[in-house]
Amino acid sequence: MGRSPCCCHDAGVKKGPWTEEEDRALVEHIKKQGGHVGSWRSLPRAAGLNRCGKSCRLRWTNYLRPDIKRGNFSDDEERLIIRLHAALGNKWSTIATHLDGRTDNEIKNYWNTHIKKKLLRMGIDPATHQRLPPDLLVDGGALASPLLSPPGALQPLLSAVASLGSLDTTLRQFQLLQHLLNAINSNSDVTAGLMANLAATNAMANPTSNFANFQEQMNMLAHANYQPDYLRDVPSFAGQDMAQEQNCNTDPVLRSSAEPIDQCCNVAALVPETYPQEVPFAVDWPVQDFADLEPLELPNLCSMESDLDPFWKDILESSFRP
DNA sequence: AACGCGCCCAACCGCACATAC
DNA sequence: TGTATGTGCGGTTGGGCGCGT
Repeated sequence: MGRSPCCCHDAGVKKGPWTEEEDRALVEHIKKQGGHVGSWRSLPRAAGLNRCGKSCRLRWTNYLRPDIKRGNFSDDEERLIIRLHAALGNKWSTIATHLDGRTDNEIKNYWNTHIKKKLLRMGIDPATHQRLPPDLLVDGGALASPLLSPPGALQPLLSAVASLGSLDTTLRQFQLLQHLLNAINSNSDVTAGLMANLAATNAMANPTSNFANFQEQMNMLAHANYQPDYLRDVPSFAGQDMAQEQNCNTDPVLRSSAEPIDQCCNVAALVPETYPQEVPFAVDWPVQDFADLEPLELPNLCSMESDLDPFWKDILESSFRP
C-alpha cells in the first residue's frame, strides 16, 4: 500500500502561517457544512482556499476548532499527562482524548518544551520514567543534559556509591557517602538531577530514622534505576507491561471499543492522589551498631528543592519515600 | 540600539492504517 | 484481492519572540 501523492506538493499551493482571511474562510465553510467537513481534499477548492487539504485539517483540528482550550496547562493537567505518558508512551492523540480541549500537538509541544526538561532535572528519564542511572547522569550521554553532568571529580565517587551493594563493610559505605557529599558541598554547580539521586541519603540525617530505613535508602542508591513513586501503579509502556499494551493494541474488541485505553491500561485509575508505597529491596545489609561512628554533617538537600512548585516538590519527595 | 542566542509552538513532512472501489 | 484515495499520527522544522550582552 503505497503512499498517495499529496496535494501539498502541487506547485502554487500556499504553505506557511495562516492569515486571518484564510482562517475566516475555513471556519465559515465548515459552519456552512454544519460542522461536517466531508472530504478534506476537496475542502480547499470548495472554501476558496489555495491550501492543501491536509493543511486545512491541521489548522482546524489544532487551532480553529471551537472547543479548543487555550492557555497554560494546570498542575492537574500536567500530572495527568505525565501519568498517561508513563502508561502509553508517545501516543499523543490518545493522551489528548483524556484532556478536554487540548490537542495532541499542543500536548506534544508542552511535553517536549516543559515536562521533559523538568523530569530530566529531577534525574528521571522522560522516555522510560525510570530513574537515570549514575553513569548516564555523569558521562554526558544523550540523556544527560548539561545540568545533569556533575564535575568530573565526582564521577568515580558516584560509581563507587552506585556499587555500594557489593561492598563488605558498612564503614566504607559511610566513608564513601561522606566523600561524595563533601564533594557536592564544594561544587556549587552540582545539579538538581544529581540532587535527586542523592536526596535519599538525606534521610540518614534524620535522628528518627532507624537502621531499616537507612538500609532502604542505601538500597535506593545502589539501585538508582528504580521507578519513581508517582508511577508505582502506572502500567509502564516500557517495562514488563509492554505485553499488556501490545495485547491492548492488537485486541480487536478493545481497539474498537469507545474507551480502549481506559479498559486496557485503566487510565482512569492514574488520577488518584495516593499510591502504594511498597518497594522491593534486594540487598541484605549486615546489621551493625553505628554508635561508634563519627556523626556525619550532611547537607540539607531538601532545602535545595525549595524553588520547586508544590506539584513537582510532591513528585520529587514521593520518589524517595521508602 | 543592535546583535546573537535560545526557546516556543504552529505548521509541515512522511509513514501507516482505514476505507472505497 | 489489489490498488487508489483519504485520514490519522508522531517526528521534525523554522519563524517569531524575548532576553541578555
